[in-house]
Amino acid sequence: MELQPVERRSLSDAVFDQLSGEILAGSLAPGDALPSERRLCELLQVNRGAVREGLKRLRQAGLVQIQQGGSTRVLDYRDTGSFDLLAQLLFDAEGNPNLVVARSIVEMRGAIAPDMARLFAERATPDEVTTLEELVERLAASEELEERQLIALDLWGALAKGSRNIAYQLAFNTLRKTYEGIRGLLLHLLEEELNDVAGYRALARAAAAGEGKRAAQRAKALLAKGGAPLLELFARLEEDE
Amino acid sequence: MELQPVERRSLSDAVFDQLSGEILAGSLAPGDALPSERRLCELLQVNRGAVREGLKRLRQAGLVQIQQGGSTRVLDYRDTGSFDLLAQLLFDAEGNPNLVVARSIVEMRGAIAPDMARLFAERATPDEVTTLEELVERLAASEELEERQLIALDLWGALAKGSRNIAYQLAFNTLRKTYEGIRGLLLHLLEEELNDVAGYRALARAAAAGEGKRAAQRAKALLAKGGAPLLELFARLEEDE
DNA sequence: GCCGGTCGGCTGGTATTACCAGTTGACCAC
DNA sequence: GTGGTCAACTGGTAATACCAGCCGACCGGC
Repeated sequence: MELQPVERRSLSDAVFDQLSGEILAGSLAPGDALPSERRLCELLQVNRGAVREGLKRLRQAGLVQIQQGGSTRVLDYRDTGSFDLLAQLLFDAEGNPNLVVARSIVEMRGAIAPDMARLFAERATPDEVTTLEELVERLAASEELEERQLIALDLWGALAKGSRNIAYQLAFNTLRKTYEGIRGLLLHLLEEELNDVAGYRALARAAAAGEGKRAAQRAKALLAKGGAPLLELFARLEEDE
Repeated sequence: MELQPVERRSLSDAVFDQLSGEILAGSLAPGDALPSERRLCELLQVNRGAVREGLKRLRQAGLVQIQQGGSTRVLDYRDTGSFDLLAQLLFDAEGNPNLVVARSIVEMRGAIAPDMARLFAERATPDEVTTLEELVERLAASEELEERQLIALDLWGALAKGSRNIAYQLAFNTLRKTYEGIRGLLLHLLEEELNDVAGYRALARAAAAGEGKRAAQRAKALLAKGGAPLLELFARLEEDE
């Protein structure tokens, strides 16, 4: 028996989800005016406080512009949207993953991760290096593919932390959250990458030796193992359209 | 005479700013419990609605964990913080720019921008290429350094858009917002980069020709002009500490 | 001692109502 | 065409009440 915590969502969460969904799907186009707060209360059947909490979050996400006295207008998320929208953009209304978004994420990790490894090699403390090596050993010892996937995720998180680059760390937080959403789908596509224990070991060795350039190369080679088949798949799927 | 729109901040904005400031500055450590909403009303002298709107935003930013019945606890923003916190992290309570954060941003743009240029070269529409070329010409024609800085920012934005990579676009939105905060400080440090019209032209040429690899190289070379003195400065300032 | 209850006092979540403050457009006098 | 006035919107703030969930104190029974 495997029980899970019951899900609980507040009303303002539901308001936010619904409105952001409409905006990201394009049903509410940039420039459009949202219904007034009082009107939204009626439409969504909730009190005004819940609506306002949701709207404030929409604004923070860069999806709307609120103006006292005037109306609340939809912005173009491509121009003003926050990075955290990635997770929501990844799936459309029907729950199907959006390939362009998935490809974007893969490309971004390909650009960032090598530099992260480089900085880790140059800046990480001995403790952090030890943590990295332990994670690699846990990866090597693991028998299950899914477990290796989770360990690999922790491993990249450790690299981000040791890179002393707060932008990478924060970006990693968001990418991780987004990744959780499609983890299962990517599991077998990334199999080759997750099985490349030698590659991870080489990365850790270079990092431990403080050889930034080599660590970056190792990271790049490792990501290519998983990235290449992914990008190939994306290209093939796009041709079909 | 140069008039500016009067600033107006809602109460919930003030609540958010104050609390996020305390958390990011470390006055409220991870694991600490925030005062209850009703207590915050007293402390901040505002109504509960304003407090709740602010708290919901804190949660969205990954700074706190809210639990009905229990108390609201502070999270470690390094583990759960959203990318958009960069702008707030850039300045400490006294308004001094944080060098580690600034360096992080410079490093990140160094990792991403070349790949952005590569993808732009491979994917941008003729219209987007034309826009890029126009921006380069405007850059070349501009006499003022500050104006060139703004044009360059638009130029990188155009690259992000044409890269067809939504992750880069969203990250760029946040980086741009953050950059606005220290634009003035960086103006003269980036002088060499902003004066390198030939470099921008070469980048645009490679992009127009669809030569991704070369576009990436050009972007890298261009960024090195501005990035090198910056990273050097950071290193020197860090030694002083 | 330990388990299981009950209960009171706290927490956040929701609802309702009222009023303040700013925007907009129609209208009108100049 | 300019400026003023006004009514009808909009979002912003406030106060109050109650619901729902967590937690510790307490107490009874095993």
